[in-house]
Amino acid sequence: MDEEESGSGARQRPATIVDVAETARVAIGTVSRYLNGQSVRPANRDQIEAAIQRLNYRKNALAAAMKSDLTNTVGFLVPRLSEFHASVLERLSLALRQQGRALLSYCHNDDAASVMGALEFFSSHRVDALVMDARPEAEERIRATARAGTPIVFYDNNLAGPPVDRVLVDNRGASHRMVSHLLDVGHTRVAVLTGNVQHWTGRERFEGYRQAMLEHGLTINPDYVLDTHWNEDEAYSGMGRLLMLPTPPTALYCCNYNMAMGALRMFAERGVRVPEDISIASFDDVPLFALYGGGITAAAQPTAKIADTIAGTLAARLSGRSALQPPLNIVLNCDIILRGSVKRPRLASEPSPAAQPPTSQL
Amino acid sequence: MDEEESGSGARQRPATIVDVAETARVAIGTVSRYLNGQSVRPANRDQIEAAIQRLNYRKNALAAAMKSDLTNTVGFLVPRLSEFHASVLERLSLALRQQGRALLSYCHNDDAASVMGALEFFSSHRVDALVMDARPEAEERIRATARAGTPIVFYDNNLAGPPVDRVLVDNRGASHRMVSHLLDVGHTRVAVLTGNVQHWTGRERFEGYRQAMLEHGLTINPDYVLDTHWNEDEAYSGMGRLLMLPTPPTALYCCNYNMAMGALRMFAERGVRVPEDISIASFDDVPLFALYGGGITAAAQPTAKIADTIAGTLAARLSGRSALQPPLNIVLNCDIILRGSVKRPRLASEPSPAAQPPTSQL
DNA sequence: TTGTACGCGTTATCAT
DNA sequence: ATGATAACGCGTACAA
Repeated sequence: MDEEESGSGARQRPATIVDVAETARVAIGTVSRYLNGQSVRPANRDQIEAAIQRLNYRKNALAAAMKSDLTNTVGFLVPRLSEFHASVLERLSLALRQQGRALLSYCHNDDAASVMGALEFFSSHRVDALVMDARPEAEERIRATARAGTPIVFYDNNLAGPPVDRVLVDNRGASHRMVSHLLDVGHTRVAVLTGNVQHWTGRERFEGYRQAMLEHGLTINPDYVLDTHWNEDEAYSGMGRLLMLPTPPTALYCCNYNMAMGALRMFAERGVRVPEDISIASFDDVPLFALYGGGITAAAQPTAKIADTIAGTLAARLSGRSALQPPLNIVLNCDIILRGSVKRPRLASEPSPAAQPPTSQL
Repeated sequence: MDEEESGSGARQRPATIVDVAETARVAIGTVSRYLNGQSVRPANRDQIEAAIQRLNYRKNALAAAMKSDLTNTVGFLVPRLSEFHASVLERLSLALRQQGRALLSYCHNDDAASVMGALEFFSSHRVDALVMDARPEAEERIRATARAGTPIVFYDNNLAGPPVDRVLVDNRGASHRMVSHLLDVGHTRVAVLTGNVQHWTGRERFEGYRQAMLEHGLTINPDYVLDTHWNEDEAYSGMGRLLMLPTPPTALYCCNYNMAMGALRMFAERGVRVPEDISIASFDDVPLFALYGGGITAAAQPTAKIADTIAGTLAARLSGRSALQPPLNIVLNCDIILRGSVKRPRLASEPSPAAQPPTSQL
């Protein structure tokens, strides 16, 4: 008789807790208590369960959030869903789900207006906490948000000052180890494709390069330092210029995956062989690097660990356990994965190895 | 004097529309009208703007949603954030944002319980619409949701029956074209790594293979058909078995990117050269394929177009314009991108080209 | 343990 | 155009 009708396209009102209470012939309060896991008389419990089933009832998370001042929702803001960020997002989303929380994600595309828009959006939706790459243009807003008591976690990129938690990787150290490896093998002409120096991450990775060079008694050749802004196309053309240099580099260090892609594209175009003609190493590890040629030496960010650490931090802050603790500054290590793309440079006196076919094309 | 105090860690209550009304010395209704873009006396407008600024007020999206029965939120459910899904998500999120809507995303990892959990979550959060890969185990729930008037869009995977919109790609056609290409070049021993036949997508891609084979007068050799479940590791070991066959295939068609990766890994391990020893083509296009060796021939799904089409469909449904229209069934084409991984098979009489070094290692 | 009634921050409906 | 007020669905004191 009272079957839900028609599906005529009109939006139907979902059942409410009142409907459940009426159907089960109990009071609203009783249903609420049942829903929140408190004790209820067994007979009533059965009635309520039956009613929920019958009415296809789902608690209205919005109304609940409004009452409890808790949305169980976390904002996630990144420039884009690169493999790195997507991987962190997927894992973080899983970890938070186990805490009963969900993620609201947003990409800002390195656009300042989008960053501010995202922050507006998040506060409008009353997220309980915020996970984001640090953005200088939003510093004031971030401070205000933190002051208002919303836990914030910076990840990937950093920004000194705001009293927020940080889950970062040792960009400088990993860079340093990577470039040191190139130098230890015998390279002296090591070029670097850097990210935007506006980014802490970009500065740190470059600094690792710089320190390694200096420690090996080398000077920084400005011709070998290209700020190609994390960008594949800029890296591609930048690499083209590097190859035209009278004394081209014998090794290349790319501060991220995209720029490595650009460089590899240029290598392919010019017939430059890795590692015979040039050695290459890159930040970030992606499937491509395991398979390309003899593999590309890379610094792998521990995405799972990053996500889990962020989730743990949020759990602590939101549970109130660590509400008043000073900001955390967690720095995770990257693994340097040695593959076949780095080789001792050949001396000017040595013949080109072009005549010897590689044992495998891969 | 009434400065917001301390930031002691305690959660602060955000300002409400009531606070704004009081500060601006106008009625709540006036503020609401202003916020929703209706006309307000200029003097009042200025007062309200000042108050909003002063109190750092943001509209509570939850309360608004509760009243208007519109959350301006769309659920997005996929198995995982692979490059394909991440790319669609990023673009879709952008397009929806321009409609004033946001995306709530969820990964189900091919786990039936997670799928149901996601659907619960979405209805609890009262999403206005749903975008998902079709999942058979959720059919009843999907029908119920659709019946209740929530627009649903299936994408990537399909499932016949439920009256929902569909934005899919021509999996069968793309497969057919791809395999036909392999056959046209002269291959007859073409192996296929298929996805799970539980998935429509898997069945369609296999069907394209089957049709192409039959049309070329070939029979399907069961030894050459491996269901490696979209999975890299299974593809890796499956490829190992294929290579051990007395008469191994001369060409391989992979129904997705992950399986191609697995196969390439096995090739690298066994020193199998592409395309000298075996030709390979794959569904999905990823950066790797452009760079690997002479490039890998691939079927590229139009992710941007998929996302934009979904966004358009949602806009129409949610605006009520097409509320009563019959379900849409949009099928987009894939581009077949020819690269260097496919080559005429050498005849038994021809010598192995092992002695001729490739012109470039790439 | 259960029932009642109020309030969360909006929007929308009324008079004015 | 504005002001007052009734909902929306839920949680929760408080009384029973």
